[in-house]
Amino acid sequence: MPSDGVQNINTWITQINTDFKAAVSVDCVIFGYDDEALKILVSKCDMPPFEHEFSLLGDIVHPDETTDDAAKRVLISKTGFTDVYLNQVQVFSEVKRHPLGRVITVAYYSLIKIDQEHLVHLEKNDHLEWKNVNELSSLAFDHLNIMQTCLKKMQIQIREQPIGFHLLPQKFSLLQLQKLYEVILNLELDKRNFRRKLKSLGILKDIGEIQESVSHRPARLYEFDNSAYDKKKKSGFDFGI
Amino acid sequence: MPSDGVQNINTWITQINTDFKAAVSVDCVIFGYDDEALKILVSKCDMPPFEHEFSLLGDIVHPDETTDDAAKRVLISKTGFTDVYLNQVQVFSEVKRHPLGRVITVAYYSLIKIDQEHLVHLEKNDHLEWKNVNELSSLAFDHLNIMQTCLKKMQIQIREQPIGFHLLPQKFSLLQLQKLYEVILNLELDKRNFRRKLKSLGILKDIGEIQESVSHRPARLYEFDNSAYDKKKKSGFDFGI
DNA sequence: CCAAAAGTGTTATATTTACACCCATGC
DNA sequence: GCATGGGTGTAAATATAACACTTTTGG
Repeated sequence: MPSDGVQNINTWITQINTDFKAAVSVDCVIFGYDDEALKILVSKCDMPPFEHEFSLLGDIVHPDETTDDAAKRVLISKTGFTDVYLNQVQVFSEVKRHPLGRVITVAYYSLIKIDQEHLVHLEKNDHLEWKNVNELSSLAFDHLNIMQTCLKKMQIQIREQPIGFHLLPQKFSLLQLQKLYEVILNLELDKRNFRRKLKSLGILKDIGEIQESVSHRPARLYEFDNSAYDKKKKSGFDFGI
Repeated sequence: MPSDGVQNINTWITQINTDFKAAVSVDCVIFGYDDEALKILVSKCDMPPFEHEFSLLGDIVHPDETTDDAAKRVLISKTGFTDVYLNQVQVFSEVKRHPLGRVITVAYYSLIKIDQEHLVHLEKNDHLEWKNVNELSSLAFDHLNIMQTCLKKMQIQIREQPIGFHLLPQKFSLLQLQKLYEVILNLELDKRNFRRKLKSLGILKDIGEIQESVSHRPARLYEFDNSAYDKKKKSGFDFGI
């Protein structure tokens, strides 16, 4: 049925070019961790009616980039960091979610190492602020909902995949890693079982260094062993925290 | 900085209304199962340059609906079925993925029971066809890529959540269920261990019926016990196939 | 010598795996 | 009576969970 086909194409062309277009944005839930709490990076919102709220970091997707590109761009431009773990979570498309018109947004979460370099960069930008995840009760738009959805997804994924390392310094102790899981998953782990488990996974590299100038027995330092993980991933891998 | 804020808002208004709009579509990977193979429902494509290919079922997202709404609409209008399991997978947004312009698509997968009612409905529509997943080597647009991504996600989720039931008739035997997993995951399962596992999960209801007119000992029939599952879900649930 | 965190093994329990034969039905 | 799938239990191996004390460092 060629006429049917042409009909269909014309409808598509019309819809694609005018009627049914929407703005598409990305919003990033940027997680950081500081040995005490899980935090997210938020920005003072300057858009009515949310002038007194904070919002997630996001932007419109440009005509020449994918949504992944856009999310990376937001991260790099706002945090100055290029080595970030990014994960697409889901689309939020409630018709009236944005006061200025139809904006369909793609939510991402990102894990970054909060270190000195970051802090210098971030402190220059007084619109940005780290907030404890637990103390966040309100955000602009539907961003609280987005944040909660991303948090849940991250909590699930951190049990299945070795992504927690992205929140820690390059070198870390086993107790640091354990504390990270306890804070993020809100549970208590047995020290000996945790260590046995991690060592048996074979994705940690003992770098032969120890902590310096701590007022207790210094801990061994480890790094995440990416190549060992890549090998294991091929034959199936279960983190199982 | 109010001027900064106003600047920002004007930029947004411009971008949302003109410059940076895109068409947003949904594409559904509709899985069905017929005791032999995992299949997906595809449609003859009538859009150049893909006139001789099949494509996934999809449509533009309308101004008054969410992407979930749009996916449901596509499913109901194309398959006639309202009781379908739908799962958002991810966004595909390569700039040149669609020949008619920028179309950002949200991929869903769906699990449906292929039964008599469906078949009658579907046979009326000669644009639609069930294809074995294994025998699909080409689809229009980037739909093969979308299909493969959705298939992988479904294979992961069917191990973690009791969603396989959506592909089977309401009443099914344990061996039917086992075969389903074997076909979808491409592995062999031990009959006794599989049965022990499923029974221990406590999400099957023995409905006290047996198969009729089969030329061997008739099997007991079970249903998925939704209320039992809901209870278990609250206290954490691992399907663990 | 004290405070603080590092590091280390064993036992009990639960889970997973491997494996083979008899049963009920239709033809 | 035979072909077809239905249905069942046990033992070994593995994984998980619970639990307490000694060690090393800085001050």
